Amino acid sequence: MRIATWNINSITARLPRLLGWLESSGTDVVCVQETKCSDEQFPYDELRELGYEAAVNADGRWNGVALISRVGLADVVKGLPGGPAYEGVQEPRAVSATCGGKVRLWSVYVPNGREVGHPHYAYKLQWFEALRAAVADNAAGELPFAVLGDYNVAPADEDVWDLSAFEGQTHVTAPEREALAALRGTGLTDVVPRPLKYDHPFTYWDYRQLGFPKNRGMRIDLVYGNGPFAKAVSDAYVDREERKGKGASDHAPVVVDLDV
DNA sequence: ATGCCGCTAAATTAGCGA
Repeated sequence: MRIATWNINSITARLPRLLGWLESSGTDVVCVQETKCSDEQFPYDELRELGYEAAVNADGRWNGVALISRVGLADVVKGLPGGPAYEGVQEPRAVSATCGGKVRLWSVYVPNGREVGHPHYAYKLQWFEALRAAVADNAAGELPFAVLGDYNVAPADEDVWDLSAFEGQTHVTAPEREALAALRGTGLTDVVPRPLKYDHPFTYWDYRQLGFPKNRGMRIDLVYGNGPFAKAVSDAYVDREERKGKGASDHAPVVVDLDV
């Protein structure tokens, strides 16, 4: 089974590339983030024509996540149980399902945090704690299980192109990295993908200032899997080809092959 | 060539992203 996670930065704007990539890559299940659409706007019909169904948690202009599968989706849960609200709103940042009857997957879009000390930063840390609590049982279970998505945290210093550019910024702070460590503490391991070029598997490159051609990237799209999941991984890589050209997202897909 | 920000909703710009 080939699964993937991809922050597509609007499923509406990205639809031609998403459909083409699903066909060319042969992906069975893709976890997407930042759909930036309402449920009514979600392209169910176009995906169905390619044989995919979708579990969607989306409410409009911001955020939005989905699981898109051609091997079946069961026991769908929309949202993060026990998750915090931001300015009174439960934002659509998580959806989970059992895929192909063989693996349970979450697609998550962790809050950005904006600035250290901003209310959004506290919200980000609260969201991580709720995620940790919500996945603990599945992480410790026997069914292959993984949380995939845009974590908005670079786990280690080498996961950003230049640490000095991030001094005092979100995505690299100790509390954010401690939140990742706490999540791993439930029994999850970081499935690090291969880079297809250069020496580090960045997954995001800013649109501005030639970020991609200069390889000024970050590794913030992560696959955290439990033991049975990690044992089933036969390959993992960043499909940087999909970051190229007109109409690309600023994130590339992370692809994981599983023997399940 | 990988190429100098892109997306959305509601404007004729603002909010957001990391």
